[in-house]
Amino acid sequence: MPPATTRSKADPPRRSRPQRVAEAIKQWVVERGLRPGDRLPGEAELIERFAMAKSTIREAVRILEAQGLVKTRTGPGGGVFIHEVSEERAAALLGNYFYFKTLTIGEIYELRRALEPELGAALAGKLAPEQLDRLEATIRNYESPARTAEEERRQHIESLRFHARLAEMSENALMRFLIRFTANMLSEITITRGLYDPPNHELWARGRDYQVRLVAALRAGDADAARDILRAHMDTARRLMEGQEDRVVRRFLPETPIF
Amino acid sequence: MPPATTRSKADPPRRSRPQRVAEAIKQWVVERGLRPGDRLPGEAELIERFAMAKSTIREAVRILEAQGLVKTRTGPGGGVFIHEVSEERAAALLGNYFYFKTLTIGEIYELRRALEPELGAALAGKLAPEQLDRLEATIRNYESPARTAEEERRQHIESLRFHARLAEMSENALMRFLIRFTANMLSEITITRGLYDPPNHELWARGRDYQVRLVAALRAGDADAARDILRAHMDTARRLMEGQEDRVVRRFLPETPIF
DNA sequence: CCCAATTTGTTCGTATGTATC
DNA sequence: AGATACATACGAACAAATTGG
Repeated sequence: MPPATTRSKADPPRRSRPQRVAEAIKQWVVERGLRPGDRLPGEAELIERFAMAKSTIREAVRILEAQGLVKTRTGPGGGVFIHEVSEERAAALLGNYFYFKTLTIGEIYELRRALEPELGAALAGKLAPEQLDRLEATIRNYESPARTAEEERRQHIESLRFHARLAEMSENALMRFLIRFTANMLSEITITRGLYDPPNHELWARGRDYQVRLVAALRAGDADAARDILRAHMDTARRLMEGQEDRVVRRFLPETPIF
Repeated sequence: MPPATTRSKADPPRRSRPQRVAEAIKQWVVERGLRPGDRLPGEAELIERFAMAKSTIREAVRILEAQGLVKTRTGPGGGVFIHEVSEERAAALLGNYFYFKTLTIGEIYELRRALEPELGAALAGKLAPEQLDRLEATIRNYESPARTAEEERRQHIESLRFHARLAEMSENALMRFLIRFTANMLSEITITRGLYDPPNHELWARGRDYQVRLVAALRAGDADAARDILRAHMDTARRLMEGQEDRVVRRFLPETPIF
């Protein structure tokens, strides 16, 4: 770890000390190639190394913790530990970016329409029977038409979960994250607004039909068919949303997402 | 703002106090519909409201600051202010998610190949002449073949900047962010690894040719042509990268990105 | 079950830095 | 320049959580 940075008057600190300490620790992690689970020096040692007060060091650790990069534990054997940023945390942080941005449902669907067909094409013929079975099991959760608004809501979300599960099977971490992010975002909207109301059974049934056919195409290893089905599915769903109010709900994503 | 949360023994605090304070402030922002620039209560008042020590409150503010949600200013009229999360901050935070994930260049290109053609199609015929001119000006930055590795590097990045600028013109905030994120990620890799070396002038020249044709298609309002050109462009670029080592560099994205 | 050691978590008082008027 | 209002930083003491004997 680098020695304590003695501040000179000629070099005014743009950032606060905790921020600079946090940066230094990050750099230190990179240099040493620290991995998740590795322990950072404890508060006491950091205080000594950086020659700063306890509160300052603690704020620095909080910064890293807020970004999901470390976790702290009390007690013997405790300390500050490198932590892999969780998908939930990453999604929540990215969600903050859009909080003031009036992201619309149409924009989310534009992304899904670009991504999911390619996901389907990439997965065709690559999935194990158990994986395909699991997808079909998900579909079965909304086989029969909903009778209440509450059930409609549940089925709506369950249907989004299908896409999240499909994405989970991708080998592309970026693709996986983004499709799950969008599905989760739409679930949030489904809950906080009444996206399931009015019901619109017919269009929703067609959505389920697309998913059934998609699994068949995936099983058959027909990439082109999978792509076409998901394109049509996304187009239909987008149209379904067309009547909905366009502005997305103002809400910070919770740390515990739906999926 | 809610009154100070008196902790009961039946309700054990999973999260630390600063974390809970940060959550409470976020919720408070949502409830009151606070906007960027709005001032939160100062430290003194927060201490009183939450009945917690100064350091605790400060750590809470640091958490929000690390997430990019607030900024603080000292002096009279200073305090804690709501802040719209910047694109740079969001990109850096999302980048952290992939730090331990061994994201490959191929995965990034898979995403670009899905997104950028749709971006092009959506922008065809929608851009003002000045915007199109600006794109052409960017291309002119790497018109002549590079003579040194340094120049090759610069041109490589400039070429990525073209895509970032194109994305900037999208009305879809999500699309805008993601394309710029991937372009920025590739720029990082270009710099930290020697992606421009060996040169491979021929393939790179073809890339520039695609961009020239793209601008023409955008000007003509030919969405299908724009989509096709970008598909071919991405395929070519992906192939160009095929020989490259697959693992992406281990590095935290700096707060100040290339673009 | 309790006790002791270890490590983070929290408090409070004081002092310093910084921007505004 | 000086007064004011605010965040920033320090340090010492104490509290809480966890582990092991």
